[in-house]
Amino acid sequence: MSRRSGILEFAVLGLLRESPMHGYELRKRLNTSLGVFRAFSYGSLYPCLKTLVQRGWLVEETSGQPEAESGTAQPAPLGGRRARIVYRLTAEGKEHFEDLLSQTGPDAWEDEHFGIRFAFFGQTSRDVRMRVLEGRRSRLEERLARMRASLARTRERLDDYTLELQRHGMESVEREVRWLSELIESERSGGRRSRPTEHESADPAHGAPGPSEDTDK
Amino acid sequence: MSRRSGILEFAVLGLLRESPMHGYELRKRLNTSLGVFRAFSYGSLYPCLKTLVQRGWLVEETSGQPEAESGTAQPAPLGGRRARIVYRLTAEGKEHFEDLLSQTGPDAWEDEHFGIRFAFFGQTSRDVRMRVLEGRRSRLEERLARMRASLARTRERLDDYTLELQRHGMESVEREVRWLSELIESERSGGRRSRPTEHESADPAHGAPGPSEDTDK
DNA sequence: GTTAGCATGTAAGGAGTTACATGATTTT
DNA sequence: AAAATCATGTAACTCCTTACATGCTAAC
Repeated sequence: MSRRSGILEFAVLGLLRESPMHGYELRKRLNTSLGVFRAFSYGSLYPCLKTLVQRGWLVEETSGQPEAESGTAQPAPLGGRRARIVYRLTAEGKEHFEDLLSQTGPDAWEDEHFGIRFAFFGQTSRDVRMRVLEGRRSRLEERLARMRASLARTRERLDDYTLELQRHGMESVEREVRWLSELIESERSGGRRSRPTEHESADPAHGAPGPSEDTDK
Repeated sequence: MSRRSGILEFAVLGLLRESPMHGYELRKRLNTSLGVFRAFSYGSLYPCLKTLVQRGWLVEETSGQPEAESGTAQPAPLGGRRARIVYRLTAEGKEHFEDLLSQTGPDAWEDEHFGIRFAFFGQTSRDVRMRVLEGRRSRLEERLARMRASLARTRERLDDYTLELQRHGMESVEREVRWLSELIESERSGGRRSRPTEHESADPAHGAPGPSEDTDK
């Protein structure tokens, strides 16, 4: 029970790996650095932090003030700002996160997970990065094939708007495939390339967040 | 209570408006015509159908065979294929769906709803279409502005991959904005992508899409 | 004669949201 | 002194999925 996949959990561990933080700050980071995609609410964040503590991946540190010289450790931070609970990644937590980072199962390139995986590519080994990028690409290519097939079958019967929606959807996926191909190429040839900086012109652009999910099971 | 948003419900009513269908077929249509986005499972579809029947928006028709001349109506369709339950939209259901179609609240242009709304644009009046398209566009423009602001603030501190992710995300949104602009232009000038025809007096008097929620509060 | 696809469901649960509740601190 | 924003949490609920359970019919 409790497979706890949760992209929130992953993101929290990843952010705390960089530095300890309290909930409120964490939430803001989730919605800027990573949160291009999703905005998480406190209603999910705080409970998540609790369970991570229970599993020993995080520890709470009730810090009244940064430089509290007073002997009394946790209970009464009377004097500083409201007792903020700072969460710090434990050694086990770090280990666990690295396990997660190294996983290359199909989950890693599903719509919901791919973004967050990519966001932590800086912490990910090259071969894992490659597998994830390639996995995602072939995922999207499959999807594209299905879309084309289905479109070919039903084209006549669809009205203009439905057609336009399909067309736009496919274009978005095609774009993302091209983007992935560029990234893969760039990884293959040694990485860290300074991208062809903005010329504001015909840059071979990239994909859209094609609304999610697959057709069939 | 019971805000009953549910994009599934909307999609089911919309598809059944075209013609009656049984669950299995419905599910397939959801995953081809509309389902570029999402694949719904039977586990949500069948219960949804049930509740729609309870509300009087659908009626079940247990049809053993198309031309069952036999007097016994429902109970025993022994002879045809397995008793498929065909769902038909009632007058009330139709009315309800048209109510939904005419709604132009912020929900209509949220990520999850916009796709399905667009898919039924063929059934939607022009002014509603315009409001939804413009609402969506200004939604995305807000988002873009926030992304740019946040990027400007944090650019230095982000690693290459995070940066690339942000860049790609923004580009996708920009693309969708352009797409919407084209559609809006095309709607304004009389529709069906033929010719540019007359534009009416440039009055942007649309029910202004207010600054709506996303990241922070 | 067995696999593949048609067809309908239910129970449990996952992953998150909203609304509520509370209070401190900073800015206006 | 009011408003914004910082900060933490809980309970109820939503919407959907997975896994299970069942059985028929068509094709190989």
